[in-house]
Amino acid sequence: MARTKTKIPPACCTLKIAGKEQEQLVSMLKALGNPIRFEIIKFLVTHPGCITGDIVEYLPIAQATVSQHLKVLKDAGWISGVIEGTATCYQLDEINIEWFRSVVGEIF
Amino acid sequence: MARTKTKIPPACCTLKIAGKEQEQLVSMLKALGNPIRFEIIKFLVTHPGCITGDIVEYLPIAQATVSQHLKVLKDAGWISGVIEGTATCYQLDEINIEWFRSVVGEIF
DNA sequence: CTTGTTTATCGTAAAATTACGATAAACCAT
DNA sequence: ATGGTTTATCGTAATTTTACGATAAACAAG
Repeated sequence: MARTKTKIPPACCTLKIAGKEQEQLVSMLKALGNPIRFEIIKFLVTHPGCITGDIVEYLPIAQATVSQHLKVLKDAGWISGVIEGTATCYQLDEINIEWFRSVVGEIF
Repeated sequence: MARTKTKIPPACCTLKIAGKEQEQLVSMLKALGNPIRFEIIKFLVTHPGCITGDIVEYLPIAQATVSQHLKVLKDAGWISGVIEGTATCYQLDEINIEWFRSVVGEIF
């Protein structure tokens, strides 16, 4: 019974996204919306191709936790890892990042 | 003793943000990195100034939960609410959204 | 003043996230 | 082969998030 609809002004901006693309965007937002993971991305900007151990050295958290965060960032599409011998070299996934930036730029 | 530093290629992009601004950005990313809250923002784009009840009607979750999500979005700076009698009218916080968009645009 | 409407908050349960140590797998060097 | 590195994964504890019903506050209408 409650039907107190308010008058609807014109939209101030657009947000044309849905389905799989929206899921991907939300996943990237969620992954980056964590202080530690944001720091990892910051570190990777200035240290592209560095290995897990470098990030572990840099951060005040355990190696297992760093590895877990790297997995979240990888699954969300922020980074990619290349196995080099016993180490893994990480770098930003520039394709996905470009997509993220363009979507955010278009959307709001 | 472990010091396996890899050679550092030039940075592919910039990420000049720190301190309070970084906290604000991470907070906004985290808030939007949730499917329900993303839907709320989408709804507010096409229904600016609508009241809580409209959002509750639209979403498949309880009123208390919607109110909680609205609080998260408000605290993060995505929206603002104006009390109008017994109802609360919500709209996008265009200033903060513009800031978010420009920061994301500059950063990556 | 009483009744109905709207929304935020409280208390709480369930689920997800975050953190760690321990371990195993994969590789390199000797 | 053996021993030393590096990293992902497992198991698990602690914390945070998400969800709900119930309740209270604030207001409008009669």
